[in-house]
Amino acid sequence: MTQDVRVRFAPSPTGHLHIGGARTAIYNWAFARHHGGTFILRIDDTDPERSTTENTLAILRALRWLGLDWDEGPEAGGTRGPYFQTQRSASYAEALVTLRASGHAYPCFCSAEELESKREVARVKGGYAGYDRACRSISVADAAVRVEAKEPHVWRIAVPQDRGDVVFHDAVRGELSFPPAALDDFVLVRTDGTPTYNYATVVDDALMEITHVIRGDDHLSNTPRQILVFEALGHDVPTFAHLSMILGADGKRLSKRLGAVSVEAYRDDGFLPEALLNYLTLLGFALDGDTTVFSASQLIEGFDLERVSKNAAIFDAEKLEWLNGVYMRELTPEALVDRMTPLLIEAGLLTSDEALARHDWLVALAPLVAQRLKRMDEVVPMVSFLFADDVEIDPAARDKVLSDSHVSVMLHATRSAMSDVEPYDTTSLEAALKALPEALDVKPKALFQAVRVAVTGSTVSLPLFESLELLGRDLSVRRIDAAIALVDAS
RNA sequence: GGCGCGUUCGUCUAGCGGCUAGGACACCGCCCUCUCAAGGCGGAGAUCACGGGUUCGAACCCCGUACGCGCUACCA
Repeated sequence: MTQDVRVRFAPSPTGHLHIGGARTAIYNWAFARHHGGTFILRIDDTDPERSTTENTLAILRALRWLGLDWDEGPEAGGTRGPYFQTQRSASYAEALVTLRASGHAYPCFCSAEELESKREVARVKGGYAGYDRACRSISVADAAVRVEAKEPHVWRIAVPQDRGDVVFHDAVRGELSFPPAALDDFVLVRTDGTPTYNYATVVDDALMEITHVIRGDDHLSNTPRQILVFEALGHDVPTFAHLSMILGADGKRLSKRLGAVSVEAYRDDGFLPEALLNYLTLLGFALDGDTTVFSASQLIEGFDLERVSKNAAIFDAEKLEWLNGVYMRELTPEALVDRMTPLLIEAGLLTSDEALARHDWLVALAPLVAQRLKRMDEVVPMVSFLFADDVEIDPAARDKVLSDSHVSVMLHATRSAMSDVEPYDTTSLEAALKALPEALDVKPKALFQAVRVAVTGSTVSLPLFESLELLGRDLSVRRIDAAIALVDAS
């Protein structure tokens, strides 16, 4: 099996890549890579109303961003294409000819209204068991004549009457069994000639020689139907693995109301792909009892469908943020600079020329930022005080810290220390300023907070001495002066 | 209604007949400390949904019940 594993991820381009879909893709990918197999991307675009090229492109982009690469599919080619269902009608038609010839499919002339009312009646009596197979008793010859005469019809599968329970081993859930009573002669091809999902999927999976179907468990109940189609086609039945749902914080289906649901939204919110991949994987899989943070290669190494959990998982945005912070801190300063520079430029704090010129300065800033970052979008507010000539002092901070009667004295002392210190760097600054509280007989915290508010505008900021160095002597002194003026005026 | 799946700390999970039920996030406390973080240490938090069995012994095996979810379409 290790040799020729072929799996596929088959999204519908009716929207962007969902968190749930992304996890399904990750598991398929990890499984293929673990076994040295082939990961196929197929676009199930049979719904013409809702499928768009934009969505398809967005899905490809999101998959790539996550670091998932496919061996066959759009933009990758492959020998089992095409990889868009809308381009595979010939295959579905051909398979139908085979099924017709072997007696595994028959035309049904019942109208939708007819079926609907039959269903109602049966349901009221309790125990609706599906289509009553009325058209199955029409002779092959009669049926052929009516089809030839263009009488509207669908094609249904002829489920073998003597078929026992449909039993299969799900790689995640184990032995599963479905009584044949629940399986009616469902529709394969619609009146307009298009294939239904359960039919198209199986024809494709068969032709693409998929060995393992790893998908959401909303398809679990479809599986026995699909197995019937595989059997009718005379094809080997692949192994199935059904993944449980990812739910929102309210325990219900993921919805936009409770936060982002698309992969690209998380990218835009400042999450790193490695972190999202790691987190999503964790929602239903564990390498072992205590590994939380792991790389894609560790995932590939240790991935095993038998370790995928059966129960639904609630998406926890806080844990994702924590994990993202972990990955942020693993970034080299240069890598973080590469990621934050565009944001600084976009915020108007820097031009791209300045970013280039001040590269070393940015590299020095990066580690300070990384340590307190959970999302990239927190960068700008954290560092903006470094980029203007003057800083706006938060009123609350002013009331709390700059109202002390000794503040003026403290700031004056700080100002002169700052003017004299050589060189103007973190180490010297720290030595010089740390001597002040004792000399002035004030609490260190009182003085440093006063300086912090004066220089950064806030009671919460990056480390003080580092900030002063990054800011430079001129701007630092200028802000101390402004604060002194403010304090003396009140 | 029928059929199927699921149920271990608030959340994600480990566990695959014998464990003081382990880890992670979040939470609380202490340490570090110029604030915030990060980091270190510690704490609280799960009668393993409930009820019956099987067994010397059950979170793990079996049967029910409850709750949740899925399918039951000429949606995917």
